[in-house]
Amino acid sequence: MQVKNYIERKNLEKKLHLFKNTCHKNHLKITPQRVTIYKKLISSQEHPSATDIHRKIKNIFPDISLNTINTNLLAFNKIGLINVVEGSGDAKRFDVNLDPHHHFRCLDCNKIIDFYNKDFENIKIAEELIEEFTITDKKLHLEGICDRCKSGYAWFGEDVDNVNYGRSKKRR
Amino acid sequence: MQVKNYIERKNLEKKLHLFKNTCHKNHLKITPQRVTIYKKLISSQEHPSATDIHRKIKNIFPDISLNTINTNLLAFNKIGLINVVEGSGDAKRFDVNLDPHHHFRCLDCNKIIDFYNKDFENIKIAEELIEEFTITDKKLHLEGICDRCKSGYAWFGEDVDNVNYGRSKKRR
DNA sequence: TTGACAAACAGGATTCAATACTATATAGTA
DNA sequence: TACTATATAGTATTGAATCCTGTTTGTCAA
Ligand SMILES: [Mn+2]
Ligand SMILES: [Mn+2]
Ligand SMILES: [Zn+2]
Ligand SMILES: [Zn+2]
Repeated sequence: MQVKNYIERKNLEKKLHLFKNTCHKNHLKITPQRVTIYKKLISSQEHPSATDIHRKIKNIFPDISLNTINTNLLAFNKIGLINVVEGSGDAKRFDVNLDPHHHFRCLDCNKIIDFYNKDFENIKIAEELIEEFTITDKKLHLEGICDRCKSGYAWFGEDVDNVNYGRSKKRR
Repeated sequence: MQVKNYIERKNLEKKLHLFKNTCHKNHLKITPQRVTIYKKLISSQEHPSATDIHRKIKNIFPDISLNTINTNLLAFNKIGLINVVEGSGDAKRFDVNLDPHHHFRCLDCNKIIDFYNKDFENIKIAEELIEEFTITDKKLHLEGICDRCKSGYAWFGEDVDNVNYGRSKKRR
């Protein structure tokens, strides 16, 4: 347990180091807000929207504006620190996981979950498609109901901190 | 050519028949607006947004409201006549093609193009995923640059009728 | 064919995400 | 420490989507 925590701490440090380096290279200043936004991205598995992050981060910076979140997320995306993932007409969702991977989206709670699939790399894409288009990304996309929603164990009940009080679909 | 037109006309009639049948079963009245919206969906390969359809259909019903389009698209979706596809934080995109298929999205013009891949059906999804989640949909998603954008042959120049004049990303 | 009624329509209001704009604050550095 | 380019907060604007309401229209039964 001690060892695991040590490894995770080292891992976080490594990511933060890379983050600061990349910001520096791209003339982005290291501000407390910026670092906090990135940390929130790292610590979340849920592919949060800008609003999700805004809500979370208000505990730390009560006056931070949604605009700052949006601006920074777009900046991070531009310099390759994060990706935008398909949300389904909802708000944009952001992905700090840069390893090649795929997504499962729960139709009920709208959570997006990473998974990996080695076999997929070998899948044949028709020649005509490859000739016609320049393909820069190739992903598997699953939809359905996640274990939590399946078991009737609702999205609330834990970490109230992450709850979306808005009109839009519930999200964890 | 005569024969081809005949077949296409027959095909359209068949789809419209199914459409009216399904509406009827679901207590949706057959109105000229409703039929026209569905026809526009059938005749478009581009996975249009509600606004796209609204713009097109104004030629026929100058006073039709965007609300009518949205309400009807959601109604069609509810009774299984169309699907909603992932837009990427943009407006929802609608898909009248009910056959199992996959999508390529152009990062430049935002066009979504259907393609088919038989090999994909056999792809192995990890046991643990299947146990954890109820998977209702499994799709391939490609991104990149379409032939038209690749060749520098811009999205405009043809069918001005379909052009998006809005602030959001250009679309064909 | 007509009349009654439930459903659909147009149009306006509201909500929310996203972007634009700007005055003030601050990180980086000389 | 002081200078300057960038970031931030806060406000305004745009657009998608939903809600609401009064009027119109398709459907079905008489
Ligand atoms: Mn991911
Ligand atoms: Mn499609
Ligand atoms: Zn779920
Ligand atoms: Zn294109």
